[in-house]
Parts: sequence; C-alpha cells; structure tokens
Amino acid sequence: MNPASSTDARVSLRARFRTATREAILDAAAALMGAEGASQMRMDDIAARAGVAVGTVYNYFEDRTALVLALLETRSRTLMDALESAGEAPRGRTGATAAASFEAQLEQFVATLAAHFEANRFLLGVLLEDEQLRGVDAKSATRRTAMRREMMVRAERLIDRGIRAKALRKESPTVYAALLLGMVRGAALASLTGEGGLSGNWTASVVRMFLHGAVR
Amino acid sequence: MNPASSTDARVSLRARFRTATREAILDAAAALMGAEGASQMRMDDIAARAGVAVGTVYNYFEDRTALVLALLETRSRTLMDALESAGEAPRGRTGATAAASFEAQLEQFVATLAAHFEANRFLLGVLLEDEQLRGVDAKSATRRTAMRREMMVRAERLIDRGIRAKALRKESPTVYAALLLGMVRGAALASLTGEGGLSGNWTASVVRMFLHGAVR
Amino acid sequence: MNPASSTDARVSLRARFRTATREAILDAAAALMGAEGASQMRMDDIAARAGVAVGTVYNYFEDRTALVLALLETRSRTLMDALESAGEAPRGRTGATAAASFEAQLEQFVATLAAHFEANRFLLGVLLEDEQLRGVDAKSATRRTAMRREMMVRAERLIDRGIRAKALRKESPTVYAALLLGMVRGAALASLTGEGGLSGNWTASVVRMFLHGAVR
Amino acid sequence: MNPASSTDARVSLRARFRTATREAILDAAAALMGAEGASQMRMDDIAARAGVAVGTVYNYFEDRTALVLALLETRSRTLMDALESAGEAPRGRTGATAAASFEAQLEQFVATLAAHFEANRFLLGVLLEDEQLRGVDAKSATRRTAMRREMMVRAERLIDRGIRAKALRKESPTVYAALLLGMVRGAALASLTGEGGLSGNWTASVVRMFLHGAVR
DNA sequence: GATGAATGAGGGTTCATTCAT
DNA sequence: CATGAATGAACCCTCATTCAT
Repeated sequence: MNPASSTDARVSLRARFRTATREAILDAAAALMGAEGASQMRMDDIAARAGVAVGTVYNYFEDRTALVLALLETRSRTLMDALESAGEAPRGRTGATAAASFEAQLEQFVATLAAHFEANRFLLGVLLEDEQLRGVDAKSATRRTAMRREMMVRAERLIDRGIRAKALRKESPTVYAALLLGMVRGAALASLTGEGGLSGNWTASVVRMFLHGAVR
Repeated sequence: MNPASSTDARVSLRARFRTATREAILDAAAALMGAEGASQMRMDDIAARAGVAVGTVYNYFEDRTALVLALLETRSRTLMDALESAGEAPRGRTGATAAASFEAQLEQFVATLAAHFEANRFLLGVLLEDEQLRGVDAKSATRRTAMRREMMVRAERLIDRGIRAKALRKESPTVYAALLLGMVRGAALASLTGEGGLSGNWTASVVRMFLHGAVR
Repeated sequence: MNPASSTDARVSLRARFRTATREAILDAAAALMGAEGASQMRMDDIAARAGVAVGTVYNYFEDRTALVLALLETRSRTLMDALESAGEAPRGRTGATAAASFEAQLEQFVATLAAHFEANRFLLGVLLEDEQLRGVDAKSATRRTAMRREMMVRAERLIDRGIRAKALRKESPTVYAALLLGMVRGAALASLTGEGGLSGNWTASVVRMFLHGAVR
Repeated sequence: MNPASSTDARVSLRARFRTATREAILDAAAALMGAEGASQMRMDDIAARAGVAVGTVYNYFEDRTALVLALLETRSRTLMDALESAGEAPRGRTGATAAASFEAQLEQFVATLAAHFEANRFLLGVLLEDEQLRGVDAKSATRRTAMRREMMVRAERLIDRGIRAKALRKESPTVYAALLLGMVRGAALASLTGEGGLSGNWTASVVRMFLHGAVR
C-alpha cells in the first residue's frame, strides 16, 4: 500500500458515500412524488425522508427543478434501456414464426413497462402525464414531454417491426403506439388504484387486446 | 307591464349578470387549469383573466377548493350526461344486428369523449388523472377520483351490454373499460400535443382497435 | 291642511324614519361591540343585524370610525348627563348632615354607573378601557380617552364636594376618582362575567369600601 | 478540551442564540401589544421590531395565536409567581400584630402588581380586560380569562387570610378581590396615562383606601 | 461537506368602501 | 335613498433557497 493507493481508497470511499447520499435523496423524492405528486413534494420533506438536512439536498442538486429533472432522467433511463432490449432480441429460437416472435417481443415490452410502473409509481404520472398537470415548471415539463416522446419512439419502433413482419395490419405506427401506451397506462392505473379485476398481471390482457381486440 | 313584472325583469337581469360572471370565472379557471395545471393556477390570475377583482371571485366561490370543485362538477356533469345518452340509444334502425348496434353505440361513446376532451382540455387531466397529482388538496382529489370512477361505470355498462349481446368476448368489463379509456386518453393526448398521425379524428382508430385489434 | 303642512308632515315622517334607521344601526353596532369587541365588529354584520344593506350604513355614517365615534358619543352622553344630576342635587331634605348628603350623592353616582354598565355592556370596555386595546384607530381612541377624562371629572367634582363638606379626608380628588372608578369597573366586570358574589347589586359594596375600607 | 465539550459549547451557543431570538420576538410583540393592542399587532411589524424576517417568527411560533398565547403565558407566569410569594411570607418580625402582618402582605401584593404593570404595560390590558375585547380569537380570550381568574384567586387567598386573622371585616373575599384589583387597575391606568397626582407610587394610596376608606 | 435557522417573495383570503342600478 | 356586488389594499402564512457555523 503506497500513499497514493491509500488516497485513492479514501477518495473512492468518499465517492461511494456521495453516491449513496445522492441515491437516498432521489429515493426520497421518488417516494414523495409517487405519494402526493410532484407539486406537493416539499424540499424539507425530501430531506427529512432521506435523513439529511435541507442544505445537503442543495449540495447535490442545484435546485428543486434540477432534482426533479435528475429523478426523471435516472429513473426513466433504466426503463428506456429495458424497453430497448425488450423490443430487440428475438432471443434465438429460430423456428419461431415472425408473428410469434413479434408477439413475444410485444409481451416483453408491455411486461417491462408493467414492472417499472409497479416499482416506480411516480413514473406513471411523470411519463405518461399530459404536461398540463405537472405542478412543476416549464423546464421539467419539457423534459417530461421529451421522455414521453422517447417512449413513443420505442413503441413505434417495435410496432414498425411488427408491421414489416406482417404481424400487424399496416397503419400509422404513431397511432398504434399512442393506443398501446394508453392501454398500458389505463391498466397500470386501474391496477394501482386497486380497481376490480386488474390487480396483478394485466400484461396478457393488454397484449391480447392490442393484437386481437375485444370481439372474438 | 305591471310593477311586478318590472321587478322581475330587474331581478332576472341581475341574476343573468351573476350567472355570466360566475361562468366567466369558471371559464378563466378552466383555461388556466388547462394551460398550467390545477396546482399552478393562481387566484389572482383567474380573476384577471375573468376581468374581475380577486374579491369578486370570493363572492362566487367560498375558496380555492370550492372553485376547483365547482369546475370539476359542472364541466364533467355535461360529459357524464352525454355519455349516458351516447351509450343508450340503439337509434332506430331495427334491422341492425346486435353487433352492429353495439358498434354504433361504442363509436358514439368514444366520439363523445373525443369531443369533450377537444373542447375542455383540462378534463383530460382531471378525469383520467391518477390521484397522485392532486396538486390541490384532499377534497378535490377525492372528487376527481369519484368522477373517474363514474366514467368507468359508464364504460363498463356499455361494455356489459356488448358482452350480453355477444358482440364482445366474455371478459371482465372493468378490464375492458380500463383499456378502452386508456386508449381514448392516449389518443386524445397524442392528438392534442400534435403528435403525428393523430391530428383530427381518431375515434375510428380507437373503435377499430378495441373491436379487432391490430393484427388483421 | 294646506300643502305646506302636508309637506311638513311628510318631511317629518321621513325624518323620523331616518332617525329610526340611524338608531337601529347604532343599536346593532352597540350589540356587536358588546359581544365581540370593537375590533371584531364587521360592517356587514352591523348592517345585517340592523336589517339594512351595507351601503345604507354608509349613508348614515361617513365610515367605520365615524360610526364608532357616534356610538361612543350618543351612548356616553346620556351617562354623563345622568352622572351630572346624580352628583348635584342634595334633593331637599334640609335636616341631613353634610356627610349623609354626600353619601347619598355618592351612592346615586355609583348606582347610575352600575345601571348604565348593566344596560350597555360595551360602555364598560369603551369608557374604562385603557386605550391600548382599542382595536379601532387613533381617532376613536382619542375620543375614548376624552370620555374617560370626562367621567373622571365628574367623579372628581363629586369627591371635591365631599372633601369640602368634610365628609372625606383631604387628599387628591384625582387619586380618589381613579380608585373609585377602578372599583366600579372591577365590580361591574365581576358582575357581568358572573363571578361569585357580585351578581346583582354591588353599589353598596363599592360605596362602603370607598367610605370606610375593609378593616372595620 | 475534548471534542465533546467543543460540540457542547457550539450547541449551547446555538441554543442561547435561539433563546435570545425567541425573547426578542416576544419583546417586540409585547411592545406592540402594549402600544396598539393585540388585535392591531401585525406579524410583519413584530418581525421588523425584533430585527428578523417574518418567516423567522414562524420558526419560533406556530402562528399568530400561538405567539399571543406564549406571550401571555410567559409574562404572566412571572407575575403570578411573584404574587404567590408576595402574599405568603410574614417576613420575620415575630412581634408583629396579625393586622400589621396582613397589612405588610397586602402592601407587598399591591406593590408587586404595580411593578409588573409598570414594566409590562400590556399586562394591564391583558389581565384585567373583560373578555369582550379579545380582538384576537377565542383561544387567547379563554387564556386571558383564565389568567384573570388566577389573579383573582391570588387576591382572594390573601384577603381570606386577612379575614381569618381578623384584620378585615368578614365579607365575601371575591367581592373584596374584585374591588381591590379594580382599584389597582384604576391607579395603574391613571398613572400610566399620566393623569395628575398618580405619577409615581400609588401603592400606599390603594392600600390605605382598601383598609380604611376615604372618610377618616 | 453537513447542518438547519434565516430569509422574503408569493399566494390565499378578508373586509372596509364605492357605485351603478 | 336603499341595495349589494365589485373592488383591491392589507394581512397571515408557506416554502424554496441561502449561508454562517
């Protein structure tokens, strides 16, 4: 152990501590945002829940808006990445029909969304919210819209592949994406608010409705 | 014209003026709520937009909460009534199949929602919001939830008739209702935010997706 | 009846009506002031209690302050006059000692105060109040102080006569007056708030204490 | 000096500073209450006079009512304690008559009141006020009444002892207490408003009047 | 860096006063 | 004159942000 490595270790320790504190603050913010909405979330409450002083929150985030933005960014990044991989891999089984393969991808896509909404309740409000009820400010509203679009893009890409694989009727992927995400949101909301019949696993319902409708 | 009628006329004039002012305030509130969300809506701004002084707003509504509640109440009542009649009338054509009849009702139902969302943008946020974003206070959040449920009930009733008429596969009306309203919300949102392909009339898209899905 | 007299009659009727309205407003103000204090008394409440519209109150009194001033003026004037006559007349009986005569006058004086406080509760606050708790404004505070002084003067005059008649020990009439009025206030307050032992007639207690003290 | 003591010192410093600020706010409130009355006292003025921002006042007191209550509580507690001890100790001189001892206690009692009223002008209004002038709200009015009663009780106890010691004529202690406190108030008020003859020391006048009256 | 008290602009609400009917 | 809705200054309170320790 030379002095340098000792310094490194200390730095690294400090860095880990910083990261942990930052994460604690984000977690607290996410919880409060999920529980009462972005506009109701007070800086003091975030600090208290994270176990730090208000001033400390400002050591990690420029201001309230920056905190909200960072929250949106980090939490949605994971989701976006997951969606990316969900839509991509036909995962090997070469014998599968194009249609079957697409159906599997779709299910994976929806299931990913479901899992994330279940885990981060606030994403539901954040990402699918119409921007009018932001209760925040222009900047984070913009960011929110950007995320929504990004999600739309992921959905559109998936659907586009479905159309090209003849698994779906040919129509505007944007329209399909809007409807698909709308259904996901509706189901997630109903599930989270405990409304009848949607309690646990609604992925299958959404997929089936999206593919075949309610008639047959 | 006897004195009485003269008095009546005056009273009626004043009453009409009162109603007009009240409506102006509600309109102003609706516009601001649509533009920036309920929690961002300031009493001074409402007054200014309505062309009255702050005090006047308080002559018509007990307090901020009462104003929001009144807004939700009056604006959604119209929608609810419209949905009620939309779902009910088989509108004559006796030769129609049960399925065709149901399809017509469904289309009417969705078109009604579309029209109202187009006209009262803030309803979109209000009625389909999950309760986390109350941004106002407990009472109006409760009211909002109540309205959302009421809308669900309307949808469920319609779907239930569809199922009994064998026009729809037999499954939980609640699930179907959640998905249908989710789609409507997704489409309306996409349309209002001007995202590609959803500009004008998306009723048909929603109906088709709900009935037959995206596959064939 | 000539036209003139008819006009006079009408005018007089109108005048009587004006007076009645004015009196009703003053009564309402007195009641509210007695019940909740001057600062809590709202113009709307006065109007409501008087059975008129707010605007009408402003037809009779320049503003809130003028109303309070008028109230103090009219109600205290009666009291001052009564005190004047209470202190003056030895009322005939020539055989009476100077001391007995003074005692009678003192009793009359205190009894007069007692009666007025009983009838106009608000006078208690108004006239004996230390000006700090006025809850009104500079002008009416000044007026109040003036009235208190006027009352003091009445008491001092009475006491001065007592001293000159050798009925009282020779000492500063101002001091005696302050103590006498203090006792009256203390007794009236205890009586009005229903504290033990002071319920009805406390005039005798005050007179006795003032004349002979509590020792013998 | 170990780290702990250093920490303690810092804490104690902060604590002392907190106490000082709190006291400054109470002092400011007392001054304003004394000058213009409780109902006229504005939060902004209190803050300005205490040399802090409005928000700071709310860091120390829940709201306006809590501040008023705290003021009444702290300032009157001192007085009550002083009265308690004033009435109790015969202070040594064993040869004294019961009457002389009582007279000394009475003088002490009155002098204590005098001193406190001189120092805290607002107590005069607060403690002897009849409840009509609450000018604040129900809660603090209640508290005020409670304090007045407490003062009455102290006076009654003193007088009761005087009666039992045959130093006073046998009569209702409540009545005597009301008259005594009334006199004190009258004298204090006259003294504070600078009315003739009462400027400095009026304790003796009150005591003499209470014991022997104005006749001899 | 962490702390948490201090700050003060900003928002909701009241109420004396005005004025068109 | 009576009426009562409209007015807006003034007041209480909140909470994001700063900064001395």
